[in-house]
Amino acid sequence: MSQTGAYHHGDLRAACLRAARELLEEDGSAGLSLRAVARRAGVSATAPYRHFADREALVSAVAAQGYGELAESLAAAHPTPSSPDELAAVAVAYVRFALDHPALFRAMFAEPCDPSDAERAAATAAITEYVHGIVLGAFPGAGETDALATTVWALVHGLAFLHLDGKLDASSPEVVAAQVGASVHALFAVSASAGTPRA
Amino acid sequence: MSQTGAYHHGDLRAACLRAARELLEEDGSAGLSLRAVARRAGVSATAPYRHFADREALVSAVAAQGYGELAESLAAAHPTPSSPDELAAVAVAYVRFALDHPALFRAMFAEPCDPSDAERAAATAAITEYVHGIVLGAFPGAGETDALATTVWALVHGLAFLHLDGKLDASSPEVVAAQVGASVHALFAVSASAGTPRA
DNA sequence: TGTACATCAGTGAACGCGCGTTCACTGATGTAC
DNA sequence: TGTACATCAGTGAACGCGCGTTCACTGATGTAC
Repeated sequence: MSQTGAYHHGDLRAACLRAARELLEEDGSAGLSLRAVARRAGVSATAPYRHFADREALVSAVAAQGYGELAESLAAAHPTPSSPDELAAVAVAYVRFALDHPALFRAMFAEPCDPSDAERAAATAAITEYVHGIVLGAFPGAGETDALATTVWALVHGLAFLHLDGKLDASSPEVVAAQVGASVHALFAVSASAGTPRA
Repeated sequence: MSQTGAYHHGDLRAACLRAARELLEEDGSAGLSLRAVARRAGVSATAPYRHFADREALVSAVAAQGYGELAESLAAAHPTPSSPDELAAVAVAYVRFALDHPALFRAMFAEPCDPSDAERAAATAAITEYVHGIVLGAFPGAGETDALATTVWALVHGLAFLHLDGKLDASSPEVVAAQVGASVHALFAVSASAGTPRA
């Protein structure tokens, strides 16, 4: 396989995803068109159709990739948090991911999300289970852990979006981390003082 | 002023906003174009330019209107909540608003949000102050009430978006209300059991 | 009360744009013999 | 090892579309005298 100037690209699918990510970072979701992706990948406007059924399939693939990377980021912060502090570190990573990849994060959580797209549905389910698993692992003694996990997720997700939309001070990573940490600790103050989180 | 078939519309600005709202509900943010708005208002494609500088001005006006209505919805749920239960009722109203007006809610919190748009900036500030005021009023004794207010807002905002994006069960208003109530109570369990919310 | 005129809210043709998607095609790849 | 051929990943022209925005305009309104 010749690497340079080949008629056959080699891995156009991956190149399209890469191009899509770049366009997302640069122009926001608005810039994400099949034609722009093709242009950036250095390929004719119709070439991507060999790898994606239509525009939505491309977007879904990007979103699915995003979910994977988000999970990696969370795991990197702490693979198995078992205290409010460790959980807060994971929460900070979640918000940081959103702020580092704003358009991607929006694409992941925005709009239609065709439920018939298997790859995307699987990625969504994976992140849901992952988040629930983290909280479950951190507080195995709690009764209604599922509801608690949802609460934690919602809190962190809300912080991510409010920072993203400029409703909260996101001027420095430290400020953000402090706010996220304080919020998570507020939620778990009950478990620290009363021994059992309620949800 | 003749009502029917007039050359002059009477209140085209209001009619445009109404049309925009309808398009938003029907087609999502994608359908919100100046031309579509004009079409629906029964007016030439360029008439809206008498009332809005450009497309973004229209979107900002719609968003600002949305903020106002959100504030009304919250006040209707409880004007001055002073207990976790009452606060939970307001939280449920917040999430309900998002689910009842999904595209509007997204438009309110999405994307660029030109900070130079005075009307929109004011509306944003108003909702922020309103939310903070509610929490402040509900828990005047707490020390770091500002941080707590942010935590509450983030929690509720996250619940709204997760329901909106199909990550949580939003199949019935009751299920949603139960989840929101449980989450808010989880956050305030500490104040019930220890007397002082921490944030 | 009647008229002249400035103001202003609309019109409609036109511009250039980028988009998604189709189609018939062609050049490269790799496999079977 | 060499050749014929099926496969498949690309091309490029073309379609129809709706968009934002401009421009010179025209018809209605309402005010000053």
